[in-house]
Amino acid sequence: MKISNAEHKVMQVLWGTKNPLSSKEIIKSFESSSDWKPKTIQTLLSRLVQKEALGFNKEGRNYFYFPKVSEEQCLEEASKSFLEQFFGGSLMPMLSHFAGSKKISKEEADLLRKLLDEKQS
Amino acid sequence: MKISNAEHKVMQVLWGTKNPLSSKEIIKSFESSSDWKPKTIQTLLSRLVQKEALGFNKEGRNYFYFPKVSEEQCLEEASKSFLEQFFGGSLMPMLSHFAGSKKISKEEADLLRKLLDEKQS
DNA sequence: ATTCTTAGATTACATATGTAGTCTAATTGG
DNA sequence: CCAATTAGACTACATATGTAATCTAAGAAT
Repeated sequence: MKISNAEHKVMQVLWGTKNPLSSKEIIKSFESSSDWKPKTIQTLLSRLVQKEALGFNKEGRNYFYFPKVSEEQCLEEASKSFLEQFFGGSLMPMLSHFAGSKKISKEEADLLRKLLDEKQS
Repeated sequence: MKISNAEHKVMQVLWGTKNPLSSKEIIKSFESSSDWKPKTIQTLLSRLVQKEALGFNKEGRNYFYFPKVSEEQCLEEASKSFLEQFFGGSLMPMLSHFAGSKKISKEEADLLRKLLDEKQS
């Protein structure tokens, strides 16, 4: 199922550190970076479990969560729908659009070409 | 404001043909490509007007719609939030990710490099 | 002029999402 | 052992979104 924006931020914690993590640890990791109340984060955790994006192990009355989908899988899906919406579903037009964009500096263009060269050989 | 998925499809009609277009014409343009009922499309049109993504001219009791935001602006916003969600907000990591992806064939990599070469000079 | 048709306005309703509060049972501190 | 805390379950509620039906007034057909 589709993961929402807020849910995605929770997933990133699980993808980004060691896991499994207790909800307490997850909540703590948001203390500085957001003003979500603990209950909000718990709701997001439950929804992610429902969506089977997270699993958990019980220990007493505490749950330790771990990802059941990888960041890569998630990116896969999100980019698919982004590409479909804006670029007819194909990658190349999107890459052309952004590679040609003014936002890419010469240095970055260099880097990208290098990357493509490696692919070539 | 944010344009939803369904709404975006309507915008594409307005961006893609001449405009302004009457709702009848817009509805007709979806006949083959979707199974939306006419009322559904009219709802989407109204919402897009509320969101100021579309404007219209009245002629009698008929409205003729035209875009008030460009596809480019829209893409701009959508890619911004996509990038923020998955690539820390910057373009290069995203381009590197996809340029390095297996989904890019050698020919496509060539094309891209050419594009970047042009930029270089 | 009267009726039929229909465009747009208004209303509807289910699911998703952001954001949390309340309830209940287990755990922990004393 | 009893009281205070609290984790997770359940409930809440506003806004967004997909998907349309109904209502109302204006234009079309006769």
